[in-house]
Amino acid sequence: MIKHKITIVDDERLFKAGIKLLLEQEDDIQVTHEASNGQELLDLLETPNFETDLILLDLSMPVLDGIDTLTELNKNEHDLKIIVLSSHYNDSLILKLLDEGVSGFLAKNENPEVVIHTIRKVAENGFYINDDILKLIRNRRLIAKTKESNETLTSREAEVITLMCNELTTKEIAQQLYISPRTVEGHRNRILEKTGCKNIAGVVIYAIEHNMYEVNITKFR
Amino acid sequence: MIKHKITIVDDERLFKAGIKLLLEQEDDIQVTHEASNGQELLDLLETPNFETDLILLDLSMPVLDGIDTLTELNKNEHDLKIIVLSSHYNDSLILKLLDEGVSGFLAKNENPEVVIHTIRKVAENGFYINDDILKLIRNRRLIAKTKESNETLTSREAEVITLMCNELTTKEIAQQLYISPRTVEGHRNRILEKTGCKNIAGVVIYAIEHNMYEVNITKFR
DNA sequence: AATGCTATAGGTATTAATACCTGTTTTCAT
DNA sequence: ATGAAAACAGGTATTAATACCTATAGCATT
Repeated sequence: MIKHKITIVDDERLFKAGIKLLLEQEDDIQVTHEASNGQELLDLLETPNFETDLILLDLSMPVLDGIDTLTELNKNEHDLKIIVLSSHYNDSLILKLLDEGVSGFLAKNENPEVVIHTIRKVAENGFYINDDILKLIRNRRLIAKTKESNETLTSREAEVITLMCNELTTKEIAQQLYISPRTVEGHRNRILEKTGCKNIAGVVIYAIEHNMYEVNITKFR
Repeated sequence: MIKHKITIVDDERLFKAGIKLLLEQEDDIQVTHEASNGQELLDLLETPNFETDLILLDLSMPVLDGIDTLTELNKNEHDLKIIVLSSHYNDSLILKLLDEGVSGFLAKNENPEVVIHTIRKVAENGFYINDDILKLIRNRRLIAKTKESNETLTSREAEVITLMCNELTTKEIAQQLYISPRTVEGHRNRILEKTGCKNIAGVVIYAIEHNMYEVNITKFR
C-alpha cells in the first residue's frame, strides 16, 4: 500500500486539525507535515530529508500568503505537487494559479469525498481539475504578470502588526511579548520601512489588505 | 455518561466534516445534526422531536447568515445554547452577539482543545468566554462603548477619519481642510470618544468596518 | 572563519498623539 | 429668535510614536 504523504499549509488551526483527521481516515493518505504560513513551508522544504508527495496550500495566510509562496517556490526548480485551497475562486485567480504551476484546486466548501478524490488524482496523474473549474478556463484570457516584489515580513514582525491592529501601544505590546519596548520599536521601524507606510494607520491598512488582520464589514452601525 | 448533543451550522463542508471528526473523538460529545446555513437550521428546529444541547453557529454563510439567523431565532422564545464561530471578532460584533444572547464565542483559528473546552463550559455553565476574547473586549473598551454606541459621527468627523486613514498627521489634515490643528485635535478626540477606540489604529479599523474607507483585500480579481 | 539576517535592547532627539481644560462662532431646527 | 449642536481654536500637560544612532547574541549559510 502506497501512502500519499501530505503537507498542510493553513493558518487556521481548527481547519488544519479537522482536515488532518479527515484525510487520515483514508488508508492511503498520511499527513506528515503541517505549516501555518508560507514561510514555515519554505523553512520545512529546507530541512534535510524532508519528503512530501503533495502540498495542500491555503491562499489566505499571514506572513507569506499562498500566491507569494508559489512565486517564491517557483524561483527555484522544484517538482512539488501543490493543491490550492481557497474559499472562493474566480477566473483570473485560477489563471494566475495555473500560471504558477499548481496541480489542483479545492474549494474550502467542498465535500470531503471530493478532497480525497482530488488528492488521489493529483498523486496519480500529477494534475486534476474538476468540471466547475474547467468551465472557468474555457474562455481563457491572458493575464499580465504585475507582481511587485515587496520585502517579506518576519513572523515576529507579523506578530507585532497584529497587536498594533488591536490598539495596543508599544509598551503594551512589549509586555505581551515579554520583551523590551525598545525591541518593539525596532520591529515597528522595520515594519514601517518594509511596508513603506508613514504611520500606524498605514500599517493597519497594510495588515488588512494582506490578510494579516481580518475585519468584519458590519451591517449594523 | 452524559453526551452533549451538538448541531453544527456552517457552509464549508470541509470545515464542518473536520470539526465533526474532531468533536467526536471526545466521549462526551456527539454531533447529532448539521446544517449548511441559517435556513436549514430553522427548518431543523421545526422538525418534531428535534433535540440539541448546543449549536455551533458560523457567522458567514449564504442564504441566512449567522447574525440574521440569531435575529430570526430571537423572534420566538427559545432556550438554545449557541456558540458562535467566526474568524474574526470586533467590538461591535461582540456587542451585537451578546445582545442576541449567544452563550460563547470561538475563533476559527483556535486550538481544538479550546473548542472542546468551550463546549463543555457552555454546556455546564450556560456561558463561556475565553481569555483572548476577554482581552479583546478590554482592549476595545467595550463597556465605554455600550453607553454611547448610538452616537453618530458628524460629516466633518467622517472627513477627518478618512484623512487619518490616508496616513495624514493632524497638521497635514489641518492644512488640507484650511483649519487649525487644534480643531483637528478636537475632532479627533470626539472621534475616539464616539467610536470607543483607543488610538488611530482602532479608528482605521472602525472606518473600514463601517464602510468609510475602502480597502482592497484581494490581490487578484 | 566570515557573512548576513533576526531578535534583542539601549541612547538621544524630535514630532505626533492623547487628555482635559477653556472659549467663540456658525449652523440649523423648533 | 433662541437653544442645541457642530465647527472652530487656544492653553497646558503627559504619553506615544517616529527617527536617527549603536551594539550584541543566536543562528544558518557560505
